Amino acid sequence: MQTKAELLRIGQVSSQSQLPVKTIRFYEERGLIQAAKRTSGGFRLFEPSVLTRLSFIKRSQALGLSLNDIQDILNIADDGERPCKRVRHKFQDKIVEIENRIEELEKLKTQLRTLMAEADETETLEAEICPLIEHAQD
Amino acid sequence: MQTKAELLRIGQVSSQSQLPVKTIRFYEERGLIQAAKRTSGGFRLFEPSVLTRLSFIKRSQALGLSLNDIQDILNIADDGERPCKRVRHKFQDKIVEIENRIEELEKLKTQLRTLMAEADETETLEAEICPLIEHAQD
DNA sequence: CCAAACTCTCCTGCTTCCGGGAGATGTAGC
DNA sequence: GCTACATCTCCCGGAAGCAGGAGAGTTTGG
Repeated sequence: MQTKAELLRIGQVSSQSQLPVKTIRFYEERGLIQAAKRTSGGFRLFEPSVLTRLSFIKRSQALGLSLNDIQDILNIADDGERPCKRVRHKFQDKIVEIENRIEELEKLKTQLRTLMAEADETETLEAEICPLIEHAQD
Repeated sequence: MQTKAELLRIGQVSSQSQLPVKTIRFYEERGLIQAAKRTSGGFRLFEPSVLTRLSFIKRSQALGLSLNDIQDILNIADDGERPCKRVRHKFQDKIVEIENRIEELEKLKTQLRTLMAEADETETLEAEICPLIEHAQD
């Protein structure tokens, strides 16, 4: 008698996707996913395909894409187009971003190390809060 | 006639420190700096030493410390102690953090590159949103 | 004494991604 | 019908670091 047994309530989606209920509602509100319909009482009913979508979102996030990035991609996919070209671009951009960030971090690390090494051989002047920091050149 | 000419108003502090007025008020509210007193009209009056403190804060931020980190350090300094030992610890922690972050980012980069390379030789299956992402192993 | 410039407090917003309730219903099993 | 549990819609907060603006008061030079 369960002609529509394939529809899932939010709790089931939550446990099957390993995402908090709050997150699922939040994604719906942001337009990342959509509930197929509601019960007469107002409960959300999702098609099982939402699970694919959610895991797609999860994986994309793990790859460093923001929800905005992901939304762009899903919108394209929803238009029936393969978003791969777009994804490729996003990836390229992300790679550049990542490389820049790594470079910055390397600089920072070097600076911190240098400061610590230098402090060992520097006289501590009275007027300063902490020479370790104040001696940083730039 | 200016027995207390050494005190600075917020605008002067702003222009001399190159920090927005808003930021200075914000720092005061957070307890990072302190106004020496107020005029009868309520204007903040700062001692010039606040400039040293602000540049210390700036430099620390540039080194990747958060305002919380900085506050900890300043609190120690305000107790009359040299915070260098603490700073050293913070630096050590930061270095580890930075290294971890770099490692993560390197992984991510590799993953993105791998995905893009693999996608070139993979058949596109119909059921997926974008094989480029879905084929990521973890 | 007046105008211009300065400063005050308080409130909202931004960005990202939700988490934690409150208070009210809905649903399912017995 | 009752009970336990699931879900609903709001609304607030938080982490970081401020920015913008309203509306009112202060200071300074001439």
